[in-house]
Amino acid sequence: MRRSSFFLPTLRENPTEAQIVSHTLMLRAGMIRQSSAGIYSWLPMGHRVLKKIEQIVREEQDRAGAQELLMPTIQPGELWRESGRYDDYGKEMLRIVDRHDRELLYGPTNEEMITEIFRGSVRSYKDLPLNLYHIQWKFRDEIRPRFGVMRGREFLMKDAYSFDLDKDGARKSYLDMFVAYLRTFARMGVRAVPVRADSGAIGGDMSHEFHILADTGESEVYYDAAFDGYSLEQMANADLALVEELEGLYAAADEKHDPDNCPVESDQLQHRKGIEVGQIFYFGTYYSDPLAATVANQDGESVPVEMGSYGIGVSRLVGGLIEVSHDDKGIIWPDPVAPFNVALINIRPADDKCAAAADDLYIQLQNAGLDVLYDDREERPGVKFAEADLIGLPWQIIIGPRGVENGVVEVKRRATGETEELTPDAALNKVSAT
RNA sequence: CGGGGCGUAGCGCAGCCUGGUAGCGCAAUUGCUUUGGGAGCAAUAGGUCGGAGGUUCAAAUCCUCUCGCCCCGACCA
Repeated sequence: MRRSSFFLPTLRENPTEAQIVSHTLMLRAGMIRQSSAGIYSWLPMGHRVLKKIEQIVREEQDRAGAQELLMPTIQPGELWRESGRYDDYGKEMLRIVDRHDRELLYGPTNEEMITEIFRGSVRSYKDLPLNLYHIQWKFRDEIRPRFGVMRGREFLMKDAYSFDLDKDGARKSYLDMFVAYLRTFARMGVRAVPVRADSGAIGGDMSHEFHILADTGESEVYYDAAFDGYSLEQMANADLALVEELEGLYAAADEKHDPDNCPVESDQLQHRKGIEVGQIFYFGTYYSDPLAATVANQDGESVPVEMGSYGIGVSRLVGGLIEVSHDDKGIIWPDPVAPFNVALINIRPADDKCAAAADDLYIQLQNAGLDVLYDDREERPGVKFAEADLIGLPWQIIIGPRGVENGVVEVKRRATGETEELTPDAALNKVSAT
């Protein structure tokens, strides 16, 4: 993509409405634009990141055996009356009336809807276990939206729902998702700590939250420092054995933590702020009972299906990743979620030799399968460098008259600032290797 | 929902107290000069001052109402 034709409205100054760094940087890097409180448009740069994150989530859900479908954003109120949540959910649920005076709602979550789909088609234990998920926009009419996409009213969430015959099966489904979550977050290049959590209004008695550790997090988590001994690689290759190991370590959300009754010595206990990016629940027959979602067991008896639900805040993750990966110049995208692999910067487009060298390398990088943002604009070098640092692509390749004379380009790693002069071919190999 | 703050050009702001027909920086456009870390000079364009009502000869400025956004708190992926 040529920068000259890419829709990237960056800002030089900090917008006043943004109070935390991820929000400021997302606005300045031209990723999002606010529509109203807690509701955002995703501009091309932000949309690319959103899609990258979504795809990692999708791959790990598929790998865990969950099947993707897509449920609507608008749901019938009647279904929520059946579960009893239509009145319980309160003002957070956005209610809509259509032209026939039917009650509709913009879905804040999909337990009812998926249960309705399940009960309409599944009759036998032989069709279990089953895990269905979708990645869809949700709406929760938050009292006070804030922190940009981290606490928006409209947000993109992956939600999966498991169906099992019995509690043992449900626990297996739960652990499979646990594994998938460890892998998912690690693949994005961040550490997410799984902590025991309250299952809240949703009910149930087995739940974990996954937190990215960041000082700007809204939650507080406590965990055994032994967690920090696990590498991202280990997490990215997690399996059931690793989950069992981690489950044995103490880790709790604030509301679950009892300082007077904590099994971990105080010098071994970490107390950090976290951004909740995922939560998994087992809630048994909390919905299948009222909604009469039953299957026939081996004895031919109708039994309510055992369920769990598993959420990942996809749009929140975009902000969360920036919170843990930035510096005073801008964003530092982890390689797996970067909107482009490399920024190719021609600092003297008016110079024929520079233009030829840059055009040539642009084509070669693309042929190597890399996503390239090619800054071919007539701008001062400083402007281009500053913008490149702001948008935070993992690599910058700088082409200028000095280098062209010597047949080299400058290759800079955004995260470290490490810079070296390489031939165009060597630069291509270097960047391709990540 | 309670408490506080703010709405003036794309962004950041001044002007408001003490009414007199709107300004600064950045961004944009044009030209010239520049070019290895957010350039210089010159010119141009862009705002019914969030909206409605009121007071007044006259309202961005004073009064009333209203909408929106932000912050703190309680609540939440």
